[in-house]
Amino acid sequence: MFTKVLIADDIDFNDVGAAQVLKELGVQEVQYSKYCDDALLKLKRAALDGVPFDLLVSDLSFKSDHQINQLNSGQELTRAVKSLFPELKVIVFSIEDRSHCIKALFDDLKINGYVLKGRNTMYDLKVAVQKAFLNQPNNVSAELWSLMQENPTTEIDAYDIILMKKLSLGVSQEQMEQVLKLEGVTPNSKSSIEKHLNKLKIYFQANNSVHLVAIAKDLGII
Amino acid sequence: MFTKVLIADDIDFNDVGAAQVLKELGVQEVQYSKYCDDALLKLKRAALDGVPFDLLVSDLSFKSDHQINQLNSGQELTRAVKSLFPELKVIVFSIEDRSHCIKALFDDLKINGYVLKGRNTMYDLKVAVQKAFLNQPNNVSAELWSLMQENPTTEIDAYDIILMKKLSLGVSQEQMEQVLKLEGVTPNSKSSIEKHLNKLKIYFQANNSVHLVAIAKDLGII
DNA sequence: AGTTACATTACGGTTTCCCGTAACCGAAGG
DNA sequence: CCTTCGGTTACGGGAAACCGTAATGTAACT
Repeated sequence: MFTKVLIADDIDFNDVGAAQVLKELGVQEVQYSKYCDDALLKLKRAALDGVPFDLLVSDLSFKSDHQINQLNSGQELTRAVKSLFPELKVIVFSIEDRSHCIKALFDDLKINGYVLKGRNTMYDLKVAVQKAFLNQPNNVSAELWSLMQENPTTEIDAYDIILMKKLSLGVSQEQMEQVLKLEGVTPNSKSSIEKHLNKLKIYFQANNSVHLVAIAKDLGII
Repeated sequence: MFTKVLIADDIDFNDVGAAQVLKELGVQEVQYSKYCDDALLKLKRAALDGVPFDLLVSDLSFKSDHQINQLNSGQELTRAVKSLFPELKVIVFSIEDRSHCIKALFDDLKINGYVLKGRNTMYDLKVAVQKAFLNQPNNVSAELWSLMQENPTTEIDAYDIILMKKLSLGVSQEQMEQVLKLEGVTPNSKSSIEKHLNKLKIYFQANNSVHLVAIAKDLGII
């Protein structure tokens, strides 16, 4: 089993539960970080001292407070960690249940497991740690796996998200053309913008732009 | 100190932390519910059996799963609980940090304390339970209290919220007149609707309706 | 009754959005 | 070389939103 594990989560309550699970699994040493930067620092320090961690369990969202942090999300932390210590296993641990977000974690960041915070976290985390240790794939709970198989938002690309994001920030379709040109985003003609938004309205069954943005916000896309 | 406490939270991890805090405070008996309906049932049963709970610690958001529940949020649970057992103390326990949401809990639902899930949950919960037991007011952490003092939404009334809600559901301003008349909401002329929306746009510094709805959604007003 | 103050309606003009149609352009393939 | 196809761009007409101004209604006070 892993011998030295770091838990990164800004909600202190979770430490207690995670610690209990890891202890049951026979992990020798468990440390905690409430901030991403602090987590990275601890990992670096341990590596320098010749006593590296062999597993990171990290949340995704970290609330910002008075402390100023370079890294502000589990994604950023994982990216940094994986580039510095490619051999370090990472399990992500969050309430995020949107399949495309989780898929991106596996595909882009090469994480070694995902645990959905919910009613079976204790059990799921236990299984995930064991699977990660044994290098077993498909390291998500069954219910989540089925969710990831459906691909509801595959047809929505980065461009669409930019459009909706700008709309939600008050950019009119008139201004959109100028804004996109300024930022070098293409396509940027009024016509294309209208076409893409129209596609999105059909896709999400929105009556108009206001409705579309409201839906996108509800889905957490923007 | 309280003798019998129920914790309602769909994330099992939190139970461990909460249990530890309550134990430190000398609470005799702690029970858990992962569903709102189950929580209400436990409270009713205990009251019937003559051994009622004297504190409920509840989360706000409960994820839905295969189980079909009547109550699906901490708000609904609290409302039901307070009407059945007005004397039962309730502490809400959530990551929700929008001031008007928390304010509404105190004002409308008469909760006895609010704990923000974050980096000091263990301490905050401890203090909140003690304060609730001693009937002390202002039962929120200092940082949250300052947030609640700003009153950004006092001039926004129920009518405004209806308007924005309908907008976000895809009702056009054209249709709005008919819809409001159907529902007996007044004023309901195109002109008044425009005027009110205009006031809201100025108030929230929104460029247009899309922007307005996005802002309202961010603030949790709709 | 008359006046004032305020909110709701009514109406018209301008801008923006919406939704067609059509032209353009580059890539893939016969 | 030409055709097809997917996507971008261009333009125009009708609908909706936006933003004035003016009329009407209503409640309070003199």
